[in-house]
Amino acid sequence: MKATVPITAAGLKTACSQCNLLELCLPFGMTDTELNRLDELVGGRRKIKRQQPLYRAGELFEAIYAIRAGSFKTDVLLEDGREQVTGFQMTGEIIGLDGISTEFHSCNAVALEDSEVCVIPYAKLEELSREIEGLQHQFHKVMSREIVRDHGVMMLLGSMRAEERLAAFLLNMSQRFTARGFSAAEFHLRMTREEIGSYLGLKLETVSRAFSRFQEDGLVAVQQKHIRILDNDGLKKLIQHQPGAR
Amino acid sequence: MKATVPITAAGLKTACSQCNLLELCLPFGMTDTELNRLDELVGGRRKIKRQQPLYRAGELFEAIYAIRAGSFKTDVLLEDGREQVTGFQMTGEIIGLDGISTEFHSCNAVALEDSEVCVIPYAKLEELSREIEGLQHQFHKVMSREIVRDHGVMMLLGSMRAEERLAAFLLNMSQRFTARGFSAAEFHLRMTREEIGSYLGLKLETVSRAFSRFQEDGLVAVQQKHIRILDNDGLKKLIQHQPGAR
DNA sequence: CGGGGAATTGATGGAATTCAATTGTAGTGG
DNA sequence: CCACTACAATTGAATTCCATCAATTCCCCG
Repeated sequence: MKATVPITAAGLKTACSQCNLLELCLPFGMTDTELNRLDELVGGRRKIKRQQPLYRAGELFEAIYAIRAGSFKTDVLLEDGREQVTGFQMTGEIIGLDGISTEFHSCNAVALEDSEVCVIPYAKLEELSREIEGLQHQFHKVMSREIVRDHGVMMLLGSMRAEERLAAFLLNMSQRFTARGFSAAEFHLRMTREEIGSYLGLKLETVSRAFSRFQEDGLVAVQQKHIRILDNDGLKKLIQHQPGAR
Repeated sequence: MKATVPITAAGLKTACSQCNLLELCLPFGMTDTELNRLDELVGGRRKIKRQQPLYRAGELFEAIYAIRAGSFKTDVLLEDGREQVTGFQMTGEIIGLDGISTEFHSCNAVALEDSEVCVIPYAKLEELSREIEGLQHQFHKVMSREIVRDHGVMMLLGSMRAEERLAAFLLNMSQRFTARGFSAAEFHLRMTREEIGSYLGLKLETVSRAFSRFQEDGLVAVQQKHIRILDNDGLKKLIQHQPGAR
């Protein structure tokens, strides 16, 4: 093993240059030269068990996280108990950016399955960003992408009907699974109907009914959390220009 | 006049160090030393007439903008004509961050009144961010704040009822006017009921009805776009723990 | 194999949309 | 300056979609 590759307490390589998630993660688009300088970026790894928080709203912000394995949800809680899921995150995606703004996390991040993240100390990220142009640029892109994604969710919540929202959600999941080398047509959702509902601004019963409707219409085959998309174009058509749309 | 202060075509100083919006804008929190280096950041100014776009979705992204005077809305359009307003921006706020992600703008930015912006060429911002730690940090905070804000809107759209949404909107506007030295209780909205509705995921009639209801209940005095908040606490109470909330 | 959360499905009610008519207001030009 | 126009906002009545309440059913996990 090369001496330049650091070893964590768990005995695992943490070097980005050795990671197969590269294409999906922060180092995307960087030159080999730049990539080799990244090895000091990752502070270590952290395993999170299903249902356990990676961080909680109100906690001091010190690092962002790159998801190495597994998946998460982020949510915001209102005083009266109402919950809003603000996003679902998969491997390669960066989580924790909300904390930069105030130095405290503004939402909760909870593992949907047993997961592992790379810990990226924020101070170190800023430091390296000043030296490595590619890292700086990529980091900014990641943040901007999050903003654009949020705008898409706002569009969904603000001007789509229940079935359109679910169709958009399924197509989005499919696309992200594809990007990770999984099947575009068949996948396993890690979140409950209630979590999907919270994300889409719907009640779990409505989500369930929409799934049933899709099944009746031959758009998807649903078996609990296992989804098979039968008519991709049908789902797409559902999103754009539903005649009686609000 | 000092030689270090650049002059635009319009004959105006563009230096951040001379700007009274400092507290609200990108240079916030920077040291004097750092601030003096910012004078090369702003490429120039641009005036935008009411209803005119600052940029459009699909346009090449080259700069972000700091609003010097006036206000804007950003919106996303769906193929079928549906519009979702994703935000309203006021003086000192940064607009255009959506473009970093793909090098193309993903939404439209339209002036709600005759306005003026400082043009901040993005390449120059990245360049200076590598040299000026305070600028880098502040820029990251601005982006993160946008993400947190969007999460708040998602909460609003996903789990609040019509009147709660409007109350939250009014309180948010009030707070932002306050931060700019205007009255917290009395202000003029620059956007139409339809634009407010689009932002809040409601139809304009629903917005209008909610305004009327607030007036009946003695919470606000509404005269078209002129708003006077009579019972701030009443509005706050509306938001949290409405008994029959979804 | 049994228990319990997750999901489905049905019946009912309610909040917001839709359709429609009217009023109000700001801006324009005679 | 006032009439006129066009757009913005208000208000009412009917409809629709989703939430709510409730009862099973289905799995998954211990």
